[in-house]
Formats: sequence, structure tokens, C-alpha cells
Amino acid sequence: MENYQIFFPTSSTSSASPFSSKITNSHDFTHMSGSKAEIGIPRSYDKGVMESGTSEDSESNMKSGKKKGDKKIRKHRYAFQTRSQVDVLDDGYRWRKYGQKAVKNNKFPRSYYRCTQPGCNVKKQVQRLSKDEQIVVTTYEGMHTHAVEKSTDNFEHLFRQIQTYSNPF
DNA sequence: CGCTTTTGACCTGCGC
DNA sequence: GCGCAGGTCAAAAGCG
Repeated sequence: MENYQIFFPTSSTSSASPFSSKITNSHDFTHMSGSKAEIGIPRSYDKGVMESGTSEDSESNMKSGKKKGDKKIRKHRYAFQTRSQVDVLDDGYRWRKYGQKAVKNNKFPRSYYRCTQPGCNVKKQVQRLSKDEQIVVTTYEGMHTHAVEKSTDNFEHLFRQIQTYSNPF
């Protein structure tokens, strides 16, 4: 592992970004590409929720035909930017890439990962800023229902802080 | 042999 | 109503 430089929403320590650490939505990520290093903790999401309950199907909604039902606003998204040369940051969990799409405002494609742990449908997406290719935006979606299987206590500590930040949400 | 990655197609939501 | 952008799936290939 290398030493990653993490940018936290606490602007008190951010000395390189006079930008206010505003709360940005995930969709605003494309707009904030014009800024420098900025972290955005998205708030409650409106739609796009695939889980509508506690114990039922997790996917297979858009399989054959569509399923329309109640959409619960239950999405935890933590987005933070890291300064690394690698796209994927090994946070101790097992991720399986399930998609890759090119963003319009970014020259670099966005990768979609999913936790391979059964029952743990946590998703994350990594995106590299076209302005600064050293900045990698990692967006976590969901909460892990299992423990970390690797000894990345360092990153675990980081993750705890992230969860603390998103606690009021 | 099993799992992960890759890539194209498909679907949905939103804006115009 | 159509087009665009984003997100997901699924089949095939590659690798350990």
C-alpha cells in the first residue's frame, strides 16, 4: 500500500482548497470537476433506490420488465477524494467490477464496483478527475454487513471517520 | 475450475 | 416525444 492523501470535509485542515466544503449531490460531481480538491458528502438521495425493504430481492428489478413500487430513500453514500496513482483503493473489502462508463465531463471512465460478500450489496464507484488525474473520487454506497477481512486497520479508521461524518444523514 | 474483468447492450430518468 | 447521460446486466474471456 502506498500512503494516500485523503481530503476530508473539514475545511479547517484543508489548506489547499479555499472552497467551502459544501454538501454536493452525486450528480454534482460532474460539475465540481472544475474545482480543485473538494469532498462532497451527498445527502439523502431522492430516487434510484433498488432496495425497497429489509429482506427481499436486492436486484432483478429491471430484469424482464420493470418493477414499480415504493421507493424508499435509504441510501448511504459517502464520497471522498483521494490523491493516489491507482484507481482502486483496497479498503479491505472484496470488490468485483460490474461496469465501467465514461462520464461526459471526464475523460476518464468511471468504474463501478460491488461488494462480493453475499448479502452485502454495497456499491462503490471510482472516478478520476479529468482536471487532476491524480485525484480519484471514490463514492461508497451502502453499508457493509460484515467485517473487514483484511488487516487494513489504517483504512478502517478512515472509514469510521467517514461513517461518523455521514451519521446525521 | 472458479472467480474477476471486460465490453457492449439495455433500461431508466431527466431535460429540452 | 425524443435525445442524452448515467447506471446495471450479462456473456465471454482471462487469470490464478
